[in-house]
Amino acid sequence: MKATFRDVKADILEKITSGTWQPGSLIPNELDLAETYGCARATVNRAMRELADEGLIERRRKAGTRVRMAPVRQARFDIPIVRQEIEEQGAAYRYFLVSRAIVAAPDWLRARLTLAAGAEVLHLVCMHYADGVPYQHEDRWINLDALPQARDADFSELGPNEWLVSAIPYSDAEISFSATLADAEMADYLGSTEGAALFTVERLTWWQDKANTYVRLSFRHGHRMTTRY
Amino acid sequence: MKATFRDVKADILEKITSGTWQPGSLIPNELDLAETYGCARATVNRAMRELADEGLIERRRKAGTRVRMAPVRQARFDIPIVRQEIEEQGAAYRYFLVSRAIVAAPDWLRARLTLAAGAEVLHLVCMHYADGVPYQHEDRWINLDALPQARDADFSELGPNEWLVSAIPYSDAEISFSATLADAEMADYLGSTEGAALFTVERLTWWQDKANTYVRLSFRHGHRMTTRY
DNA sequence: GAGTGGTCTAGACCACGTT
DNA sequence: ACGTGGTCTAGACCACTCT
Repeated sequence: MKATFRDVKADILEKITSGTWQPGSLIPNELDLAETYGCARATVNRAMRELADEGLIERRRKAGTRVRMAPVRQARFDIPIVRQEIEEQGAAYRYFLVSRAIVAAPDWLRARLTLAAGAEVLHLVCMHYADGVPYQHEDRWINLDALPQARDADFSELGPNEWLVSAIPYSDAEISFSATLADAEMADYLGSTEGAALFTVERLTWWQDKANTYVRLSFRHGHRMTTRY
Repeated sequence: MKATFRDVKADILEKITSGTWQPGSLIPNELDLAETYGCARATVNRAMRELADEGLIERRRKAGTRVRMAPVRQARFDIPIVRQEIEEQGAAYRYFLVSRAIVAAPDWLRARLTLAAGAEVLHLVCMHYADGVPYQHEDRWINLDALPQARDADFSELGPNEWLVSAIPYSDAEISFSATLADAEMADYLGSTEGAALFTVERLTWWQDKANTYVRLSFRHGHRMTTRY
């Protein structure tokens, strides 16, 4: 008989999805619900807090809790390491380092990473294969001021993604998705044709307020990123 | 002196990001941490639970809590209604219904929505503009079996997205992102050139285990979807 | 001022999984 | 068997914000 927070959450969710509680309407307060469900207020609170985190309801002190008018639905994506992504599909992973060079950061990169004039960066180009088929092209720039130890890593065996995860496991990041056209060189890398539409991910990461790497990942033609919410 | 769950969470996070607690290492148990921080066990529990939800630590009964080896980082995206997305950018939103037709569902759609042979669907093609510039092309199919009331809606003023939100505000969805090439027709709609790379979103939604709509959204050339995590 | 959610506490019991 | 996290309780005080 005693309701758990999952029971309460499921019941409230059902009342919302079924339309019993319409968008915009006021939900009974925590104390009333606790009595209704025969549980403690903290139990109702947890259920409601999770629903609020998921964007289904809106809570304000004194004003109470309402079903959101326009539900702010959110989707969550795992940001995988490419090796794991490939191996989870049951395919064999292969990595290849195309080029490695230490250069002065070009202007566009200095602007993105907030680097001083003349700052040196490590520029890496790599390929990732699934069962021998091109899967992802990686164009990475590492800030050597923030990560001097990258100067001594050769990246011929271990990909920069995995190296970075061990060097700085937890960082802030900005990620963006877009569509780009394959130029002749990219088409060659990805076993595609020039002018193919490629799904592209760009990521910029910081650690302790210092930008350390910018990467542009181009997936083979036809790649999809999918999730449920 | 008394620590809140935010204090505890921030301190644990700092120990992880700074490397004091290395990936894979065991974190003290809740009771010990509660004593350390001078708070109740429930307070520590909430802090740790949130960190686990965010993918930074891994918790197992009896085995204890560890810093994740390969942090499963997740990014969250808001799934906006196009009108809001445009208006939040400070641009004027305009909607235009290109076509509306009730047809027998083509095979590929029947497979996706699990429809019976000969099932009727409402096919809508719409455009969304920001400050008069093409922003998004919408190709939508509505299951008339699941949503018979769509038969009587004309969609000339109100976009199907907003209509659906009012008809079935809360549903399950599968969303996927990819890159596609603009054909001549799409290029014309989006004021782009044939062969441009378009960022494309497909979404399939269910309500009470019944698929009700499939939509394919093509954004103007150069569109990006960005988030931080 | 008063009603609501936000959080904390001290204790308890349970579920799980390692040993 | 036993140690860990998972959850619930009853009560308390606080913070916000609406009236």
